[in-house]
Amino acid sequence: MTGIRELAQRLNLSIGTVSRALNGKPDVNEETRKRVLEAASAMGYVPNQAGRSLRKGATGVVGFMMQTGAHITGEGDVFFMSVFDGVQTVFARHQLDLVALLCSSEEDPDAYMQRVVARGFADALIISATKREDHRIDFLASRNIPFIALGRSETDACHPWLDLDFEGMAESGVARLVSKGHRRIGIFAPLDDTNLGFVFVAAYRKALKQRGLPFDPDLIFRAHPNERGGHDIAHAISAMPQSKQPTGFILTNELMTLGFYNGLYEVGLPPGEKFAVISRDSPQAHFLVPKLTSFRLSLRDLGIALAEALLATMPAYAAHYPLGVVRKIVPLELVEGDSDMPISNN
Amino acid sequence: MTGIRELAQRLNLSIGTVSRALNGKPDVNEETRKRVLEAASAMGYVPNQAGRSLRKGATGVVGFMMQTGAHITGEGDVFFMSVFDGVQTVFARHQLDLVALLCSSEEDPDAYMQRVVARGFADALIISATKREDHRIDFLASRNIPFIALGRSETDACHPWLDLDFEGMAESGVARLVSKGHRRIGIFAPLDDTNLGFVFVAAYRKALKQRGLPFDPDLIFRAHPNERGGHDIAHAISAMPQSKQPTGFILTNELMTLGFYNGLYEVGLPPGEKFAVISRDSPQAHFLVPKLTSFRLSLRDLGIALAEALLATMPAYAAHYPLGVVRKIVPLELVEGDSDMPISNN
DNA sequence: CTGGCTTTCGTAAACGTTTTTGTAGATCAT
DNA sequence: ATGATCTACAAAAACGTTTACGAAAGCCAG
Repeated sequence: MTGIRELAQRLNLSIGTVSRALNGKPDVNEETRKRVLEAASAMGYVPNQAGRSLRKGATGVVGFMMQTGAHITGEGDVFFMSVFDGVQTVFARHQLDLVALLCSSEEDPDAYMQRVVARGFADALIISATKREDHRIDFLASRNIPFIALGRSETDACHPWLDLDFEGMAESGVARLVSKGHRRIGIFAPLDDTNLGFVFVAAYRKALKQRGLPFDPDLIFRAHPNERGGHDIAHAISAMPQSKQPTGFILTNELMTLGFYNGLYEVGLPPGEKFAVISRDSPQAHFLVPKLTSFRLSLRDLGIALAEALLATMPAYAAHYPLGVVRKIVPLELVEGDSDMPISNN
Repeated sequence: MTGIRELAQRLNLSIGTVSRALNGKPDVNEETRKRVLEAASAMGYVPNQAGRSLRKGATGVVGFMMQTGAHITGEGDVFFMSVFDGVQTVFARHQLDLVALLCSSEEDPDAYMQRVVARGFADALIISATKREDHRIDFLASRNIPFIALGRSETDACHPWLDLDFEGMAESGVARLVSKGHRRIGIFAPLDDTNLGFVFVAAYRKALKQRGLPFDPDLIFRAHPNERGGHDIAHAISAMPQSKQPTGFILTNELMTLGFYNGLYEVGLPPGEKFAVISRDSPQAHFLVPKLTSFRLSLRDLGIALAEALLATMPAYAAHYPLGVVRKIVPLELVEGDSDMPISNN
């Protein structure tokens, strides 16, 4: 292992000067800085993370906590991987690294989060799938740990967050299906108290009311946000008496959409033919037949916005991102497909 | 932030003694050890990671490198999350943590790996989706970094690995389909030079030959190992002239299976009715209708074996796991389902 | 009572950086 | 020419922990 000491010795410089040269500090001759940089890359020197973060009191890594095991939340899928890619492009500008902190199913997530921040694994955190009342937010806010949430929460601690426009999706989804003659429209809601469920259902009810349509609680289908959940909803629909069944459905989760399509085929309600579907677009859903009528969103851009909003709250980087505490709803664009035929075709 | 210094001061002990008490060293009175432990948890003390790993020269974390962005590899899905859960249960016994190192699509994966090990992010690495010739293996082996591969490789550097029994899956899959009268059997192969592709295809050819069946290269369908890949294969099959089409198919990837089912429904070849499918079981595939004839495998157990084999090569832990350099093929059990009907039903 | 052994703890060095402070020498203005 | 300012570097302290070493007790055998 080659440390800064060997490097300095080889250059006949003090380690202090070498360090300053490497870190772009002003008081070092440009000539010697070049020498240092060259020698460093020649010797394959990379500063030791432990020494660096011990001295600086910061690690230069941002953590995203995800749970291993059951995979109920749908985290770890293509959605987050795409968002992360956007986050990384921003982080790369500041030599920040993103890592996923893997919480075992055998450890309590809250305890894990405490342990992670206490040990100083990461300088900041990204959390997602926010609950209506989210302990993580209280904890992080009270400890003054920089973080950003992907998803709103009721327990709003004046922290930064970004969230998808679930109101917009409910409103324009209902509007579109109603304009095509549908009057019984089903939606998905999560089983737990994830906040998006409340937001989505509330907006759905409001959209119905505005159009004078009745609200039927049986048209809210609760399931896990994954393939299986979508699949099960399709079967649940076909098990209802014909007159009670919805004729169209709005959902927002990409994995779920795949299972839903699958299930609709199985129960003899092929999407776009006998049943109308609107969901969110994604690389996964993009190849579906018939083409999905969908809400489009650049996950990469979402990741970029997420990263910039996070950095805006970190003292060391805030100067570059004078955004204040960002709390923003990200709009989605409705893209026409073939999965939401008019009711008359039914 | 409460450090070991505050803790020692409050207990009227030296920091050395406190440290030894915390780390379970022998030369400390059991009475005082109890006092220390109590005070530590009362004050919420958690040792600082940077200081600890600087001194010990080890971080106590094991990294799994995954790529963000395109998500071509299918990493980050339920497969790995379940495996990781098994890994974690073993790691927990030794205060080891598993993190996912997220390599941006904008950074070269090999360079990223070098950077990660040089900076000392992790003491050991888990790699997967091994290529036939894998630079990562050469690099890690030459640098003497402990690691384990999930997947074999041609460039075998006498390193530990675990792999699924692709030969067994090909052999018993072919055997079963042939016994049901199928003579044109298709299989999946990855687009890149992932090693499992070579292994799987070779075993498939051998299984055909043993039964006197001809090998038709058109029955090998190349695609990415995800939903879209499976979906596209189904469409590719239906686009073939009827006489050239396979009547049964063997695949091993869970996401792919979902897309394949979906695609078969779309092209009018419903699985288990007009087309025979055999694949790997998984929580995702488990709800499929008709029930998938599948190879069963406990991913958690796989993770446990993976972790133990890795620790066996790490000097600090090898004593607990006297396994030598583990290189093992993990068998899978064939579970009967309804997706592989006899050919006569076709 | 003495020497050695055990138990228990304190002392201090070490890990690899970054950063503060100090200081030669050079430059500049007067 | 003299003091002041600036440039470029060296020296050393600091980050929080672990661990090698040493030493003060207590115990025991002789």
